Amino acid sequence: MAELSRESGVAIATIKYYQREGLLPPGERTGPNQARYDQSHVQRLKLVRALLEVGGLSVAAVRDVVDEIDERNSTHNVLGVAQYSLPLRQVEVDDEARAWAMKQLAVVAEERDWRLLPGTPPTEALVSVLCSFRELGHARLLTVLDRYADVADRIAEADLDSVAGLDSTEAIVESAVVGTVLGDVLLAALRRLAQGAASRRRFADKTATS
Amino acid sequence: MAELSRESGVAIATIKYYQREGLLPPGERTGPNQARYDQSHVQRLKLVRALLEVGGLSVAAVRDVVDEIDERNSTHNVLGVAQYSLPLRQVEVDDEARAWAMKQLAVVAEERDWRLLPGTPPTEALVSVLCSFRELGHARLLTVLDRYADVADRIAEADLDSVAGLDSTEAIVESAVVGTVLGDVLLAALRRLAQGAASRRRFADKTATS
DNA sequence: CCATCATGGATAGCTTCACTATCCATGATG
DNA sequence: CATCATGGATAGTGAAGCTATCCATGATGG
Repeated sequence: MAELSRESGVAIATIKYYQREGLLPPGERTGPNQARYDQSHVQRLKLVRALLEVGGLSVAAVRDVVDEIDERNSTHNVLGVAQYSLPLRQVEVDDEARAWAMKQLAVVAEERDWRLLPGTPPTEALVSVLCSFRELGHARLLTVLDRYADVADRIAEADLDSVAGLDSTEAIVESAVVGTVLGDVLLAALRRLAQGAASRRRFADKTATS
Repeated sequence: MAELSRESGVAIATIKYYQREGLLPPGERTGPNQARYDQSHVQRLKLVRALLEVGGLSVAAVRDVVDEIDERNSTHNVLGVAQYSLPLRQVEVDDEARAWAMKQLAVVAEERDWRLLPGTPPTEALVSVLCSFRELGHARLLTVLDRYADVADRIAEADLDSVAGLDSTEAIVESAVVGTVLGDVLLAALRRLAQGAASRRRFADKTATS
């Protein structure tokens, strides 16, 4: 275990905590007070740290994700993990606002064959965001919805391409999870850079210090 | 203040807390122990709640953002707020990995005229994500980088279009902030839906329950 | 063979964050 | 004039994510 700690840079007490929380499977027991950890434990620990630190997931969310990875053994619906076990921000809204938001979403979802299921994290997150736009008096931001939906389709294609061709189901699922969680962060950061560049282009702002 | 609380659904104690933390300006004083709050306070409070609950920002990040909104009075570089005062996840990496990541990024940044400044949040977040991909043995996910960069450009154009034409600088800046923060959430949720649809298309999976 | 030391397991403590509750002096209000 | 809400300060709460301590056991070295 000391080695596992050294290899991963995670404190021993923290590793024990992760085991208690079910983020990390127990080592292979070699005696009542001895256990061996192999490369798969190192890999899992790295995954956990990446999801926590880079992906910003909570410990509970990481537990859900790794549980899903472990018990998922059919190839079908690999991205379902990402769909339903990954948390997205949501907030409660009143019925009128909700109905309005669902109507906006139904339009973009229908022409793309998306399944807009009420109660699922992505749908609820979308409702939250749209209602916030409206509530804040920035309904103008809704104009981006259709274009965002277009790029979302392109992103999803890229995501599937990136995991297509992997052999083991486990590898596909893990890759899909990493790609989904860290992909959100990746995209947000790229968007910032692109915004900066676009802003500069558009305003031809010589004085920009950023 | 009771009215402000009722109107916004935020507890009085919480409003006081936000004032202490500088998220909300004090009311216009009408006496030593009386203050008046107007519509701008209601609006600001809604903004704060949206950034906290839907956007997932910390109280400290929201303070930075509203400070930026308030003291920003030139039109130039409005999206700079989003660029530099918004937090993105980052993690420390060793020099070798960092150099490798920067090289990958330099390629995509250069052909798009993006400014890849070391030390800035977007750049550091990108380095973190790329290093995680590599560290986790999912370097294959790097193939998405170029396509993600393309869509980031398109998103940025949509973002600028959505705030173009607003008259007051304050409105532009606030809209840009809201659009950036909630836009991240919006995009992540749309991506999930698109992934589900793409996954279904590609695997023609009749048994999918999701 | 015996002293030492790391290990696994359990439990309690720590720090930060985002609130929440209490107290108090003041002054508005019926 | 009695009451009650307000603004301000301070302390307390609960969750989250570690971190530290303790203990019995058994591996390890001289």
